[in-house]
Amino acid sequence: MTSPRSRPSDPHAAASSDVSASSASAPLRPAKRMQMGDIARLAGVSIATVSRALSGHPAIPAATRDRITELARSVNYQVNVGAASLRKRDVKTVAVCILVDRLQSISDPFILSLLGHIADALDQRGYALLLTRASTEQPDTITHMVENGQAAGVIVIGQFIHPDHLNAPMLRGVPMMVWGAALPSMLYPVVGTDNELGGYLATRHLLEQGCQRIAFLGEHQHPEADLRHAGYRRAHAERGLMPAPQLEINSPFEPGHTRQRFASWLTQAPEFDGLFCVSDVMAVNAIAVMAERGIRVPHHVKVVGYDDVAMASHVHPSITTVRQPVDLAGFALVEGLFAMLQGQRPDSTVLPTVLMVRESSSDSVEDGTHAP
Amino acid sequence: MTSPRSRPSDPHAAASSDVSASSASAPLRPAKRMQMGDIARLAGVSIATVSRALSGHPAIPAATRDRITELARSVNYQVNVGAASLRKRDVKTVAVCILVDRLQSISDPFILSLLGHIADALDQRGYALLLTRASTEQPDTITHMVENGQAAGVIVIGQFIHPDHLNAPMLRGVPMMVWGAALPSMLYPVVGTDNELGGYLATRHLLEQGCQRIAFLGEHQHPEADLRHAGYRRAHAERGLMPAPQLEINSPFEPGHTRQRFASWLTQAPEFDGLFCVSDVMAVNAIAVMAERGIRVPHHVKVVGYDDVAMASHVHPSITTVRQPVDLAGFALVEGLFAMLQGQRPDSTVLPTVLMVRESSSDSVEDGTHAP
DNA sequence: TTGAAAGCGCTAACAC
DNA sequence: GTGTTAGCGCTTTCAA
Repeated sequence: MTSPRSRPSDPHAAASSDVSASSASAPLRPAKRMQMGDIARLAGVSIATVSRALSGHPAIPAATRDRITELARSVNYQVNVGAASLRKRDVKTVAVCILVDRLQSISDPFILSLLGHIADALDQRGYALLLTRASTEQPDTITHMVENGQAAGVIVIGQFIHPDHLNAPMLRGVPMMVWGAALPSMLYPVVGTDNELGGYLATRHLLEQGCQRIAFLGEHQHPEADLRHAGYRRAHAERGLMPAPQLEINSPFEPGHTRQRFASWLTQAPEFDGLFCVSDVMAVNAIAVMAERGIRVPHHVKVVGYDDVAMASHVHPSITTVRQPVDLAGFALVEGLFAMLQGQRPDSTVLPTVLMVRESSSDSVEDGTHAP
Repeated sequence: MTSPRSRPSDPHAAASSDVSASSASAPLRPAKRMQMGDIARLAGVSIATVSRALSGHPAIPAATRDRITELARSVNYQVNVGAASLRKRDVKTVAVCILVDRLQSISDPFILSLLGHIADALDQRGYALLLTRASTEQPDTITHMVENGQAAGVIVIGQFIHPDHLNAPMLRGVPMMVWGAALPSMLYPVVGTDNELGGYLATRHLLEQGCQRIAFLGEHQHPEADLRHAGYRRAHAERGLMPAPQLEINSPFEPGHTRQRFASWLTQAPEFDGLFCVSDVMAVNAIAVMAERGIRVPHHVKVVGYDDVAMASHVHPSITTVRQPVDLAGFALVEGLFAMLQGQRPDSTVLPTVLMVRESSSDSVEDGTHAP
């Protein structure tokens, strides 16, 4: 290929994405694809024998099996999975569908983390991962991936404001598992943490730290956030308290919105000395907004986040947060889906929730774990 | 977890506490899958006509086309893409392969962001996205996805320490595009930013801010990081300076390592008043480590990161960084891949690089763009 | 304009 | 053990 292109003298003018302009150098060789018949001919056996040898059929003696396997590898032959799936009527692919409510792009690192662990679990089972998105406007993607044969089942990440939207695929017989909060109206199995407990632990911790007026930053309409809010109320109620409505800041998950809402709330905010955010990303944003106004964390306000994404322990001050065990989650989602694929009806799973106490909520505590 | 039959083998079984959903409620119906023959029978036409109608073949009059389309939708029929691909010998799927050098899990938010934009561009083209990973031990994944017919081409994110590993798939005729640095030895087209320029802009900015001793935090073996380091040297050289070797901290991208290396470097560090990190995640970590030791940013040390991930502008202090236009990148990668699929030989693309000046590098500057 | 028929690349009875 | 054969669900000549 040509050597790396010369640098644009002015980087701004260099929106030079004219990729399609192809240099007519070495023609990309068509790469004639091998197929089973070729291997059969080369090995002097029938196609059926090659198929059996390559799939380790017991009837084929080890000697020929090895010979054929070796031959196949030497010519870079790979069985066409599409054709095999068609014939076997069995797709070794799972769709992972990320729900986006307002067509915003995925951005929360928590999602990537969960996705990574799902990928691990799927890999381990020999399944491929088809990544898709769905919005409230196009909720059918989930169903389609299975009905058009691209995937055997679907793992859904995130929930719509109205979780019932997800009942439809389930009713149509789509094998699916959902990450999120378990609500009574759901027909599908979910894997998640105990959000109410998480909210409770976070809030109780703040109360124990001496906070008197704890604000809540999150979106009520969102099922998980709402449960965390319930935990927030319970922790208060347990002490005979009731948080003032003015302390509740209703904000969607997107960072941009969070900053704006929180900043404008601050201008007319009642006094507060604690803040519980329904995600770490929100917490980071809130802390930054406060810092700009001279409000110091944890000195003036103690903060607790949610998720325990990597960032939470990497920023300064490090963020006290409610941990969601993303590794177990990925595993449980995949296990559950395979159970469904075998016709079972897996239960929903509630994963353990732990409060990670860090700097943002206490002036002198080392990073560590605090069990409920 | 009390399911009778389907207890997912939870590695930390004791940890799983509660179960909240139903067990034998909704009967998971087998969901007899429709196929084209069924639609044909229902519509009183042949399979061929259904196929043509559904794919908008011009020979079919609009009336019958609509009738069949409507019928298909009313019974939730979806064309089996696997079978269609097989027949058409044309897979509408692209594999996105994330390279992991040390089998670590993906974690940098930059990756997720890029992935999201690739997904957008692919969606728009009507292609599905197969997510895969490859490590130095298993670099063949890239080739396999195409050779076994699962994907038409591959987009590779990240580069190995030895980018030449990626030449093999290219030589085998695998259509592929790579995100990363363009090096002379590469046979494949890449999309990336001008890393040398980025490093230069970052360092020059620090010098302009009055920094005298600027440390470099990054991994030399990594192609992109190394180019940024070259820019770092050039900015110095331009002023007749040469950074002391002790100011170079060689650290892999993983946050854990970064903290450790940087912290131990700090204990015996020479004086420094500037720090250029090859990623924003590293910058955030470094700032936190310094904060723990009472080193304030930007007061004592001015910091510049790289990537401009969302977090960079959300933390406090917000991070001055070199922006990588992830939206253009996703687009260019996909465009380039499609060019290859059409037998063209796209050039490598260098995307514009801009320095985003924020709080971490100047005591009193508002968030904004600073042209080079 | 529509239908019949021949495969796409592979697997699995069912023979031998 | 191995080969023959009949499809998997669809698209597309080719004929009508």
